[in-house]
Amino acid sequence: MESKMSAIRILLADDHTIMRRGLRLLIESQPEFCVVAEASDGRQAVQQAEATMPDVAVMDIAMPNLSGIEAAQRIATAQPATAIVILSMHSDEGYVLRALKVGAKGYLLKDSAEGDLIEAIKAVHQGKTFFSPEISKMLVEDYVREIRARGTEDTYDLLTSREREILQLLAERQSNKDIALALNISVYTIETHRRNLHEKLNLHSLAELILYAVRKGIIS
Amino acid sequence: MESKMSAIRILLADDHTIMRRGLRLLIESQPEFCVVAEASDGRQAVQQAEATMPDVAVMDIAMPNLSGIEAAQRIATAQPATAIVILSMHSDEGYVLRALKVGAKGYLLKDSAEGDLIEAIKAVHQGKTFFSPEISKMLVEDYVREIRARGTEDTYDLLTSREREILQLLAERQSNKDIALALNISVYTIETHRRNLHEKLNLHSLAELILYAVRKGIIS
DNA sequence: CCAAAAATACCAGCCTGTTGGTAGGGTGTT
DNA sequence: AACACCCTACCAACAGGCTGGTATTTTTGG
Repeated sequence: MESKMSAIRILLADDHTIMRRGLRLLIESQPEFCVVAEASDGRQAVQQAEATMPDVAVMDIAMPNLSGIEAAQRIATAQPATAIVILSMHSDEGYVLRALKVGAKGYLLKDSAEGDLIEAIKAVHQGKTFFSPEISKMLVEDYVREIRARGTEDTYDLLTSREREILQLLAERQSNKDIALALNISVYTIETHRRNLHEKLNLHSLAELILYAVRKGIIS
Repeated sequence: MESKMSAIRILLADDHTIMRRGLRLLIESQPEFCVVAEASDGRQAVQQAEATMPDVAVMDIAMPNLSGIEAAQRIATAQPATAIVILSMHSDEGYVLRALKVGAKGYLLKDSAEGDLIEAIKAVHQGKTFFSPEISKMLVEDYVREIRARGTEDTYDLLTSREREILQLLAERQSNKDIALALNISVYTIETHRRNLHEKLNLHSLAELILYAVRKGIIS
């Protein structure tokens, strides 16, 4: 019998022959990987994907005839079983976003460590996602940015750090119970803090607190 | 000379002794890892972190005395060189968000594959981030959702003029009773309209409605 | 060390919003 | 006539926030 499970079948799409060569060598340095098709533009990529039904498609984002993104979209739609890894020189939000929206499971920068490509292929083949550290960082930062507190003036200065913390959680629409659990303190204590917030800010409902938080840039 | 670079020094914090044991075994199965300290609550974790200056701190989110999050915050502030991996049973957005905000570099669910912890420790030690697949998925979805929400907005068109009127009054912080009086209709009718707003906009609280109104420019 | 501030905790009662139903009357379309 | 949609109206049950108290422990600063 076979000593290993069947190899991961890979489609490689990049308009630069040299790049493709390099990638192929890199990929096939792993015994469990097998490049079953190559394409030098988007349209070919879609055709090859149909013909060979690869497990993973590794594609450049910038290709003639049909862009990598569009090709990715068609492949993702027609063959959901094929996981797509985008290889790109760009770390712009726009590119990443579009790639994710069309269903790419991984996004790698071309200057990644070579090990990352190996990792990425394995990851997406297991249904996970994989991103270059820079991309990952960007995703996280974007996520956090929305909610991060900054503004410090007038009444806000009156608040203790605990109160600010609770204000933020309230603004994130967490209930007293949620907050109590998260901070590992009693619901009653949250009530007290809330009352102090009401008093210090001269606001007397959750709605007002949330609007205050919006104005302060604590949320959205 | 040494055949390997010096080991990664790890602090382990979890209130359950058994869990700690298991984690320690798991971690020390890797020769390049070395657990240099253990803590069974948040305060101890902070102390141990100060005393041992570990490269990586692996900590549970729910601990007595000082929550894992709070402990993480203090450690991240006092020792930026220590990368923090949060271990948690919860995949709630709120928890993840808070962990990221206080500076955690990784977030793992307790039911992760054991390999993930190894990977996570290596990743954060290299300055990368690492998340359980579920968490990663959530971050990505959240990211895509946020951006898409800006591009395509049409839900507002679904509302009838009466519903818009009521939405506005709600956004002005008028109560059901106020509105009923102002429009000379029953409180029950307001309740119905409100429910329809909830359904059509897929929002389910006054707070959400008000935030929606802010985004739409209906108020402030 | 002492006083003030902050954080914690509890209870009871009231008010409001939320959600599950249900339903009649008006209007406009097919 | 049948249908869809909107506006209106009602009830009951439940969840949660808001406010009035009170009180202990921990932290902070002079």
